Amino acid sequence: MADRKQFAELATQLRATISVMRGMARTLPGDCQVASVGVLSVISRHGEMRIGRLAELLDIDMSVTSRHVAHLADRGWIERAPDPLDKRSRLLRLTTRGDAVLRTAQDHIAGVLADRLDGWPDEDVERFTELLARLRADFTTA
Amino acid sequence: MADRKQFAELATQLRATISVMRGMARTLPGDCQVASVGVLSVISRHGEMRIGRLAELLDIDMSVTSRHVAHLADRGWIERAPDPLDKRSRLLRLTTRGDAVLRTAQDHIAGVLADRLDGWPDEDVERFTELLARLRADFTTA
DNA sequence: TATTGTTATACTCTATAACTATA
DNA sequence: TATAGTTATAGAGTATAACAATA
Repeated sequence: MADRKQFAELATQLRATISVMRGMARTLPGDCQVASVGVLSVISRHGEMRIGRLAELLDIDMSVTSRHVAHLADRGWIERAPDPLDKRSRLLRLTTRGDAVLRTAQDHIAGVLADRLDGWPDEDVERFTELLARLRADFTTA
Repeated sequence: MADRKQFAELATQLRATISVMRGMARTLPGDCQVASVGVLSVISRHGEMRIGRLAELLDIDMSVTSRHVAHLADRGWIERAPDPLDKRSRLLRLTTRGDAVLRTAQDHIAGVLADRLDGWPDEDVERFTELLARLRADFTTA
């Protein structure tokens, strides 16, 4: 088991990672915000869903999710179909344009990463991705 | 070299990591905010410095740094000594209380990590920390 | 009554621009 | 003139609480 000092160092590096992400976010094209990419990405991955489920997957409050969704719907990037099982809810899905916006944003970010992580062996990128996923999993399940 | 798809997956996991950090931030004790921990941590690591240098190390604008510093000084967590070489600047350093606040926050975060990453082998924690540091380095130098 | 979602309000963190004091 | 720092203002992202509609 790692000791306190190692975890403190890990925490420092995790904090610094937020700066890196913020810097990358600033380079996003058009009026597409990071939060929008997150929403579009989740819907694209998991398919049609309601706001409540989306909020759960994003791990943010439903009130916030509701605002994000309204923002995206205003731009025509997602559509809200009636939920046949519950008139209080609507089912969210990406429009063709929304899908295009998501792809553009993802390509852009992947491009920035590919550029900066130029010297990284394939194996390190995979391992890094896996460790981040494990971190998330260990925080989500508990 | 990793392909686009791998980098897109890495981006997704990095985005999710921010959620994890936000969750951890919510559990911080007292009125100590994450941004405060960042400031205290940098001064503690690098020693006495001016606002400009602090902003550079934190990678945030000096105006924002100035506000954070004022916040910390109000609480008596840092002190601002005159800079003998330049009357426009002051040298920032942690007070005894500031150091205590930092240690408490760091212990808290390290504790949360230790708790959630219970099953992680020592080696994985080290490797993870190193990969995060490398990510930051590769984004900072370019 | 309980649940789904929306809206009003407020807080944290950040950036840009205008300003003051000193170099 | 240029630089260090502060302050005013604005925007993105979030949470809490009060609310409307439906279950």
